[in-house]
Amino acid sequence: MKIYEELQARGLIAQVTDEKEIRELVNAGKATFYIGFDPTADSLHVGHFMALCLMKRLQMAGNKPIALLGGGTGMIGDPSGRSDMRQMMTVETIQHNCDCFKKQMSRFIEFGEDKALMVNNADWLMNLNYVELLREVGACFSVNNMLRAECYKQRMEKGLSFLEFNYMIMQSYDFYALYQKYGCNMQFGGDDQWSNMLGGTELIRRKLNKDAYAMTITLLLNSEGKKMGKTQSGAVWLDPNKTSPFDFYQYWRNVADADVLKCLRMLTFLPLEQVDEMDKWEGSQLNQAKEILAYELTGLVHGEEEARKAQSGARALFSSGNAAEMPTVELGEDDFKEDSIDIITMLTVSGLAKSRSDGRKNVEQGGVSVNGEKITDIHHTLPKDAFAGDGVVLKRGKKSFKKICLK
RNA sequence: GGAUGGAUUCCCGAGUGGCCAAAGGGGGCAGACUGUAAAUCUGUUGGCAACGCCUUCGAAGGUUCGAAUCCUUCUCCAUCCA
Repeated sequence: MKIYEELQARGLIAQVTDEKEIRELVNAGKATFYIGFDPTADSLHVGHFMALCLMKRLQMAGNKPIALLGGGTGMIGDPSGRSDMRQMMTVETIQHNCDCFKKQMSRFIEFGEDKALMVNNADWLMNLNYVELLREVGACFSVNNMLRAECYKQRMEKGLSFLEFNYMIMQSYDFYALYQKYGCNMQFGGDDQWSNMLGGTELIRRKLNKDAYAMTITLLLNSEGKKMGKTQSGAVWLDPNKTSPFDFYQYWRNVADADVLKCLRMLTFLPLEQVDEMDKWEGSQLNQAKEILAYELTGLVHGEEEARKAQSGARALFSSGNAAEMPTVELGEDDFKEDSIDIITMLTVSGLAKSRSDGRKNVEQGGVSVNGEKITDIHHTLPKDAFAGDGVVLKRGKKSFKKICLK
């Protein structure tokens, strides 16, 4: 199966400008393509991960990827797919985020002369001259058309600043610049980028009279139509310091039945035949598929070793409620009063409860246990020596565990 | 620049002087049922040394015994006119 057909079979392709051309270019390994990453946070998330995987897949098929850091576009902020205005980021934050992105990306993609390129659009966007740009590029855009773009439509009611309105032009300029500089003839991105990407192909056609192509990746939505890779407390990050490998594993272990197969297809590198086989599984058997999904993804992002740890930890935890491998919290001297510690303090110090009130409620509602024993008394205390040796397993709810040890 | 409407807790959205830590819904969390799923039902959802106290209704001042509510100034947003 050729690469384009594989992407199609995995359900990764959302929209394309010219299917025939793109298929030929990509399958022949003749495409030089770019994907842009705006430095909106100090870590990549699952959406970025999909893009990076796509890069890798296409690279393996002989195409040349360019990863574009949005040091310049980050100054503006993409309004696409947002119902409210973005907060402007400071130059320092953008720089810092770019550095973080760079580091993380290098772990997935091999960069180098003939392999893959990493560029930063601040290099050309920051030096643009306003009047010059308006004459050269602005003249190629019809405001009437832009306003018809889906990404702006939703914002017509809530409000859209001129700053954000210009985002499309900046992104289009990127494509135009990369086309001239590196012969980049294709752009990929999330499906919410579609109108911005079309802006680029249009600009290249008008200015250079050349054809360039665009393709979007399907947004990973769950069966309820919400973006995946998000939790209550924010995104599922690829940075192990922001989302621990264990939590990362658990996130995927817990996806809904309806979403497992889609995730396996779109996110993992498992052969399609193997995924199709799993498609026949039903009911509780799907739990196996979820384990595979979680293991594979954790392996890709954090390495085999971490994936193994997370899996054995989770398995032991959910069967016996005890395990060697699980997120651990160390208690310091200050946490103890007269050589003992109360249950509420344990909950807050371990991060399982966000406040003492919160912890108290959890205990009162019967959601807290220590070493498998349910605690219902909010004044319950544990002596210091209870933590000696392997420590104590503190559990809140069904899925949140922390091992608590002494420092 | 002018006119009008608006900003309430995680989100939407009631509240127009004390009965307001603030209705209702969504979401979250916990419990029951399960398969670490979904659906459903129940409880809960600002903080704390907790029948009380403290902080919160865009920001800063003011009136009042008492302000989310009234007044002043400011910031931001939407709509219409330029």
